Amino acid sequence: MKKMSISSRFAVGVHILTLIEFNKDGVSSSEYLAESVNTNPAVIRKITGMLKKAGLVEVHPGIAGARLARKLSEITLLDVYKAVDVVQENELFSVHGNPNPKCPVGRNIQDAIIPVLSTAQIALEKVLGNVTIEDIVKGIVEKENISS
Amino acid sequence: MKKMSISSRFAVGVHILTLIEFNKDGVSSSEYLAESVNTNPAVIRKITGMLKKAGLVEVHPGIAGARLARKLSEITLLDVYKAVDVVQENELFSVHGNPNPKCPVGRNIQDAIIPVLSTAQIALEKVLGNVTIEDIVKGIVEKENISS
DNA sequence: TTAAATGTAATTATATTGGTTACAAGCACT
DNA sequence: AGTGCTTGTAACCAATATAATTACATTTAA
Repeated sequence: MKKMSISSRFAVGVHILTLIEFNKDGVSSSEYLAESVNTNPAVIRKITGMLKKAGLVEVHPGIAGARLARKLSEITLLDVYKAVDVVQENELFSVHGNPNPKCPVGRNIQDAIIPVLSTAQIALEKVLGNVTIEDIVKGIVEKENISS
Repeated sequence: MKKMSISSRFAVGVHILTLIEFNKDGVSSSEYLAESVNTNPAVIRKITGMLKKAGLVEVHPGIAGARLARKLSEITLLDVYKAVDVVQENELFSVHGNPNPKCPVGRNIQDAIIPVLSTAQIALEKVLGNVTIEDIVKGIVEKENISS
């Protein structure tokens, strides 16, 4: 059985932003980006639209190319994570909805575990918040240099 | 659009273990547990089977009732999380599979982000590892006392 | 006005979740 | 042994999400 995982929209979002930076002297159209991600331009446009709504990129209808709306060092992976909306606020974990209120465990289990789950989710998000697109770009440059 | 979230199997697993403890002087059959969780006994049996395989509970075919296989304080939420298999090892996040190797970003993006995602996942799991079923039981007892 | 790009909706294939039914196999008790 | 209850599983279903794809309206530059 294959298991749940957080949508690759997130990884694609990071890919898009990173590539825009790499190609900052060129034009990053949805077709161009799609070729690197290896998907359909419409998928790119949908994700780019989310990044735009979050204020991470600038895109304009009719005008080819997306550009970063902030400095590299001011876009964290958490920004991307939230922008592409892979997880609903405070709902990384889902809790069964209708436990039996006649049972002491049933009527309190939600209140007992939700704070823990929330703490775990925050810990995860904190890690993402400490990494920027700049870090990712640097990582890629490094790897390129090593293998050349 | 509704978003992804980690299967409630996890929360149900915690519920089951907690209830077994609450009902330690009684018989925790799948039917009994199902009533508190408010689901089907077969669902309980499936999850209980996973908890059993992970060495967290004792259950025997033909014999009614499940019992904890360890002390309360020695079962962490991380144990449950892993037992019920909601997330594949190191794959809480999914990364798009076929970026273009002709592009510097495409051929390195996976290596660049996977360590970050892994760190984030570990941070999440660490929080779960620091909370035991005993803590959950205490939490419920507290809430019950307050509201009585 | 024309060509090209973005924005967006509709559709599809695939997969997972959670629930449900059904039944084989195991154990206790008479 | 035979009955009754329980666990262990498999098969199936409905609902939902993802990602890809197609199509087209809107917008811009030239």
